[in-house]
Amino acid sequence: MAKAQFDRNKVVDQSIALFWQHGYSASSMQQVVKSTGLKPGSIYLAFGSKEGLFREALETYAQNSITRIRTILDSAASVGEGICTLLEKFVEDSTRTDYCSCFLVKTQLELASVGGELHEFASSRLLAIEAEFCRYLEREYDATLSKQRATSIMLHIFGLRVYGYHPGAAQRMRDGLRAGLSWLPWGE
Amino acid sequence: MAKAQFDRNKVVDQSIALFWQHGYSASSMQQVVKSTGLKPGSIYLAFGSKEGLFREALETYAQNSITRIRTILDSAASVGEGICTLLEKFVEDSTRTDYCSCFLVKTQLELASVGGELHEFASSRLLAIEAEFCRYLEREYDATLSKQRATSIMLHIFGLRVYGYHPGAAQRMRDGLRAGLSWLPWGE
DNA sequence: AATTATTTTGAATGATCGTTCAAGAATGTG
DNA sequence: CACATTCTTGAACGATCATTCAAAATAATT
Repeated sequence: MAKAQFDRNKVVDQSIALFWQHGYSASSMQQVVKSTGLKPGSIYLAFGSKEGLFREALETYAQNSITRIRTILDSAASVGEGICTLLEKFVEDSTRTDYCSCFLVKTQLELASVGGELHEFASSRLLAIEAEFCRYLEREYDATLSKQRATSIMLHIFGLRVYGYHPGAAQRMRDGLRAGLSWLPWGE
Repeated sequence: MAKAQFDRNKVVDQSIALFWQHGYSASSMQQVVKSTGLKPGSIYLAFGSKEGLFREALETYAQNSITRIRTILDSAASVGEGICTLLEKFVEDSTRTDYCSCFLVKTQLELASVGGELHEFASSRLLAIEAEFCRYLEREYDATLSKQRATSIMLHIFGLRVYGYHPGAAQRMRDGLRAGLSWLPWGE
């Protein structure tokens, strides 16, 4: 009974890069074949279909995202400072030359019209992220205010994910964040 | 010299609907043929290519968007009230069953990786919308504050365009807007 | 009515799409 | 080492993709 000879994690990571950059429709299985070096048969045996591979890529990305958020918020001196750090990281993301927004956000927009699992999954993970913020905020604020501010943060994050494509957007985004999230401890 | 027998505006409007909903890659020229009733040859004579038709659809959509914004802001009692009305309309957009975000935002995200005219056009129109807000705000605030608040508004609009896909998002978005744009005159 | 300029038609093109499958290679088990 | 099981290979499939074009139809001009 032969075991798979390729590294599944590597294949998923390469698929994340491909799908994240080009989206679902504009990524072809032949590009996957080329970028992973696997033959079609191996991919289909391991992941079932293009949708199956995309789902696994998206799930992995979502898990990484939540981990990233928790790591930053857990190591911050306060929830507010952690959120500032996180938002600044999102701003920095957009200054990379290969910036391509957020895989979950892009999937949410691209696949809304067809509905289905992938769109619902993206939606559910984004809501989970908001719930995560809310959970952290409740350490310092009451339930109502935490919920409201968590939503406000999500609106800003989504905003950054779109606004980040403008050239020279970083400084404007920082100003916009300070204007809209003035309750955060933005250091001087 | 025969004149075109179809209504160009109608064809463009139908193309806006198609491309807006499914995006560039997931829309096929065969769908355009079916939804417009035109034959391939006529479409290619009139618009040159899929990209040409998409560009004209996107340009028309962008023009309509700016007109919509100006109409609402011009007929408001104050700039602030006009912006509130506009944001509420964006919230209401998201409650439609066939909601599909903003055509410019979707194009910006989908076509960023390929670059090119279409992505740059989407980008330029979104920046033009921000400049428009800035122009209106300068009636009531100084240049610096106007710029900052225009960016903050854009971040919130982009946020709405993504957040709107969540079921039951309308009320949460309203709360989030009041939290992030507290300087606006949100009636009681 | 004849001529000219333009548009419409719709089948056809080659390319690429996601996917399959029979055959061969590789590995674990007895 | 033989057997059973699983994985890999890569050519091939039918479907669909954006696009083309020669021929027919239409409308403006003479």
